[in-house]
Amino acid sequence: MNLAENKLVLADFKVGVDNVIFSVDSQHHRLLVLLVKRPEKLFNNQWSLPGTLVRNGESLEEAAQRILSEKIRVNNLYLEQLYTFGGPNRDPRESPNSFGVRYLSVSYFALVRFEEAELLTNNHNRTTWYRIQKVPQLAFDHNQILDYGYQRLRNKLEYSPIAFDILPDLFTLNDLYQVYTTILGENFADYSNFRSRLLKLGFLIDTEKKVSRGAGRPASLYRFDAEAFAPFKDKPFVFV
Amino acid sequence: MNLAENKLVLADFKVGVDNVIFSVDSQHHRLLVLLVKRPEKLFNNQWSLPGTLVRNGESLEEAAQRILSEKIRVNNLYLEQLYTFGGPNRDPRESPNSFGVRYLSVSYFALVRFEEAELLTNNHNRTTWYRIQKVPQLAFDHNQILDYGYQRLRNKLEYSPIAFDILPDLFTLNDLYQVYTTILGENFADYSNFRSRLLKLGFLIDTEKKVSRGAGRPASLYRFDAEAFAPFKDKPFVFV
DNA sequence: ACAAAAGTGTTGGTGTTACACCCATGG
DNA sequence: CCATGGGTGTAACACCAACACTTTTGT
Repeated sequence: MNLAENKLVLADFKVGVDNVIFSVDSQHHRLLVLLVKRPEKLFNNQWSLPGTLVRNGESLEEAAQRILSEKIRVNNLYLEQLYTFGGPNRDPRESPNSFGVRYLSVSYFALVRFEEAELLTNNHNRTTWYRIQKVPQLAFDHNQILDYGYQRLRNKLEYSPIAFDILPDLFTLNDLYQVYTTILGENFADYSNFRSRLLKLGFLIDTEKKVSRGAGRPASLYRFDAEAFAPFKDKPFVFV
Repeated sequence: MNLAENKLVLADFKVGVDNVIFSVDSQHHRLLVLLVKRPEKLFNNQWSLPGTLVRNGESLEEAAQRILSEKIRVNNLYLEQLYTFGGPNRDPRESPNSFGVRYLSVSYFALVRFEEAELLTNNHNRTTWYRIQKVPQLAFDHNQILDYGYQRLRNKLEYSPIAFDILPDLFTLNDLYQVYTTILGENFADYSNFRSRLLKLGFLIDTEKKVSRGAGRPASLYRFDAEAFAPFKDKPFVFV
C-alpha cells in the first residue's frame, strides 16, 4: 500500500484519558493541580497529568474515575469532560508518516476537596499538588490541556456552584469569597455585595456554628443547600 | 482469552466525527439543523447528523471540515468541537460483549449562513435543513448530540459574536435581534435597549445603506467590526 | 488582671449604572 | 407601518462607613 492509498484508510486509535484535577488550599489561598511523574519509558520522569488508556468494556468516564481513584482518595468529586485532542503526531508513539495506530486524548476536568483528599502511591513524591502558577513543562501536550481546564474552571465558577465541591461541607462566607478571589483574581466583586447577594438567594444555610480563625470576630459556618439552588441551575451569573 | 482477561486489554477504537450544523432562516425566523439520510446499510434511510470516520493522517477538525464540505458549499464557517461520546455499546457495530473494535464519536458544532449555503449531493432530498423543533428520531445517539449542540448554541450566543457567522455581512439591527429571539426565545431582552447597548459598544458599523422590507421606515444596514470587538472577547454577557 | 487597641465579621447607606417599560418622532 | 431615539422608574452593584465581637498588646 502506498502513501496515497493509505490516506484513504480509516485510522486505528488507542484512546487515552487525561485528568485535570484541581483543588484549592484555602489556608494558603492557592489553586492546585495534581501532577504525576511518569514511570513509563516514554517521557520518563517528566511531569504529566494523570492519565490512562481506555480498556475493553470501559466507558471514557469510567477510565477517568479509575485513574483518579488510583492516585487519590476522595469523598467528594466533581467530574466532567473537557476536550478531545486528537491531531496526528501529538503522541510520539505514532509513526511519523501516520501509518499505524493513532493516539487520542479525551481530557476530563475534576474538582476535589483539598482537606479531604488523600494522595496515594506517593512514593518518592511521584504524585503531587502543584501551584497553578508554578507548573513545569509537562509531557505530551499536557500544558495545553491544563490551560484549557483552567479556563473552564474560571468560566464555570461564575455560573455553576462548583465552589462547593472545592470547599468543605461547612465554610465561612469569607472562605467562599477567598475561593473566588484565588481563582478569578482580586478584582472581581465587592465582598459586601457578594455576601448580601448570595445570602438573599437562599441556598446558603447559616448553621449558627461559629469559628475563630486567629484574631477577629468569629464567623458563621454555612453549608450549601443543593435543592434550594435548583432554580438557579444553568442561569448565568449567579455568582460574581 | 477469557472475559476477565479481556477486561484488562486496551480497547481498539475507530473514531467518528459528527457535525451539528446550524443555520438560521432569517426570513421565516427558523433555526435549522442539517440532517442527512443514511445511505449505509446500518440505520439505512434513517436521518442522522452528517458524519464520517477519521482517516489516516487526518486531524479531527480536518475530518469535520471534510464531511461538511461534501454536503454543503459555504463562504463562511464557524466550527468548534462539541463533545466526545464514547461509552461502549453506543454503536451497534460493536460486539455486545465489548470484544473487538469500539466506536467513538467526536462531535463538532458548526454555523453557516443560510442564504450563502448551497446544499450538495441533494439527490432525492438526502441532505436537508430541518427545523429544530421538528427533528425526527435520529440514528445512533444523534438526538442526544443535537441537544447538546443546541444548548451550546444558546450559551455561546450570549457572550460570543457567533450571530455574525449566521447573519450575512450586511444586516439590520432587527435582523440581529431576530436571530436572538428565534434561538433564545421571545422573552430575553427589550429591543430598544438591545439596540442602544450594542451601538454604544462600537463594534457595529452603520454603513448608511438603507433597505426597505415591505412597509415601514427603511432600516440601516450594519456590519460587524471584528477588530473593534476584540476588547470584549471572552467577556461574559456582551449580548443579552 | 484590666483596659485599650487592633483585627475580622457583619450590616447598612448612597451614588451610579443598566435595564424594563413606555412614548414620541421620522421616513 | 416600522425604524429610531429618548425619557422614567426600578433594581443591582461599587464604594464607603458604622458597628459587633474577638484576640492581642500594653501597663
